[in-house]
Amino acid sequence: MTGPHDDTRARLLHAASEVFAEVGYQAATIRAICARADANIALVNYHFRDKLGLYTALLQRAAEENEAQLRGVRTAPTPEEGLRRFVRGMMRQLSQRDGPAWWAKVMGHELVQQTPALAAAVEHVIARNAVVLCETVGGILHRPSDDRTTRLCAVSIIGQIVHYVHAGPVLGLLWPDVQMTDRQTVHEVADHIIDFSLKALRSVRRDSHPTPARRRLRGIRLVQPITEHGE
Amino acid sequence: MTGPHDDTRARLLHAASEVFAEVGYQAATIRAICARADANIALVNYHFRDKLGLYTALLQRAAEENEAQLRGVRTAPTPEEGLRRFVRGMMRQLSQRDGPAWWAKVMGHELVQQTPALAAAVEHVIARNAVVLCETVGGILHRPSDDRTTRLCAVSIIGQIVHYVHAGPVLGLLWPDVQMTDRQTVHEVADHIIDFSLKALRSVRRDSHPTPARRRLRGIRLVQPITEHGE
DNA sequence: GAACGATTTATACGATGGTTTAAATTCAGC
DNA sequence: GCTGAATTTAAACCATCGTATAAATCGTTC
Repeated sequence: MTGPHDDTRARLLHAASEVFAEVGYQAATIRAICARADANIALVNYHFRDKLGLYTALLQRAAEENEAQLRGVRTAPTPEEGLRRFVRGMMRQLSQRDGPAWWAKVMGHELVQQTPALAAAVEHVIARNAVVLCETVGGILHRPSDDRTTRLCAVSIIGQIVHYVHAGPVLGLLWPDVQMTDRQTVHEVADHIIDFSLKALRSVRRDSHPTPARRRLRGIRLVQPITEHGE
Repeated sequence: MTGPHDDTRARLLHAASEVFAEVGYQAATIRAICARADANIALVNYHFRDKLGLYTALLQRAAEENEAQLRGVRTAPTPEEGLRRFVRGMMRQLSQRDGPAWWAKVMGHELVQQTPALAAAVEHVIARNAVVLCETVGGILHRPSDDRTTRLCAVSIIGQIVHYVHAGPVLGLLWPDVQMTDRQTVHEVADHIIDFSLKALRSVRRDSHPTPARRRLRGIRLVQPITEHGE
């Protein structure tokens, strides 16, 4: 580390993050990465054992940043604010092409076609996000975080985020006014996902906790987490 | 067509549908397809010009079935029923491993990493689904189908569907009680997506069409869109 | 400036995958 | 049973990709 020619290593990581994000692990070629990094093909072997080493190096770095992101979500004053942070953080990570947090795009590729050896590492990051999101969603729903409905809702939210980013290019072709490369649009989409999901979650909460009190006194703030398995 | 050895062609199509659905276009190898079809490697070249020809043959067949599916959606008595049919139809197609309507899985792969030559054909099918879904969602929201909010909501719905299927294997690992291979679970998930989405859509409609009549009748249902950026 | 380790380069090896070719086989019609 | 077209097979070609190797270059230290 911190050697004189360390920028080669950095250049490789940077180029790799772009290429992996663009085409996924399998389709990414070492030659393409090295070409973009203006580096010799053998340098991947020298700095990182092999293609998998390069990938895991990126994954580890990304996992740390993601963990920082999740800390912000957990320390949010309310679950709803936590959800906002989660969505915005995720979208921000996803929308910057060469940004450090390229992991989510690649994660998408992994979801589609897992590369065996990576499964463990990738799933760890996914699991972390799932746990935190379930806690947040559970907080909004007044349900335990391992509740089935909670989990289904959490996947619905992640699904929106992932798909908006994955389908980004295609969406841009369908509706030229929805270009996911546009920073403004990304914010708009993030706000939409938050709005859409919160509306659904609040409605789910109302349905599963039909406290008569609320029906009668609509001013009351109904936060008691009593009925565990409502419907 | 209808030749004596036509079943070879059929076997190849069947095997290809499975392999493509499992690993996507790029990662699918002709050798793997032929092995599964118990056919010689050169038969792909004989019956379908090349790998792309095999793929497009499948895609065309799938597009027709998808069109039939969409007809059912458009002829639904109400937009909400149309949405139900759309989600259930999509999920049904997606959850059957070797079924004829393998297209959606592959479409997911295409969304993630487009294979250049296919873009046109694939996008046509995607566009068709998008149009019909936007009509349906627009009907629910009382908004035009080319409205920005309508489109965003439509993508939110498709995103849930696609992601539930894509992430299926990973979900099974995270939460063993959510196995997407289980027919029962698929139905449950479909119902959840319908429920989640309808709840959100109804709430969106309320926010954008605050008819005073409803407010008065139901008793000042705290739904006014004031708390947009609440806490 | 000689020496030595770190880094980079050019090149090649082995494996895999898409595609092609020519021979072999099958099958209908006579 | 023979013929000719359709179909299937075995084998090979060519490109690409991951990886490895040995030489060349660079930078630091003495």
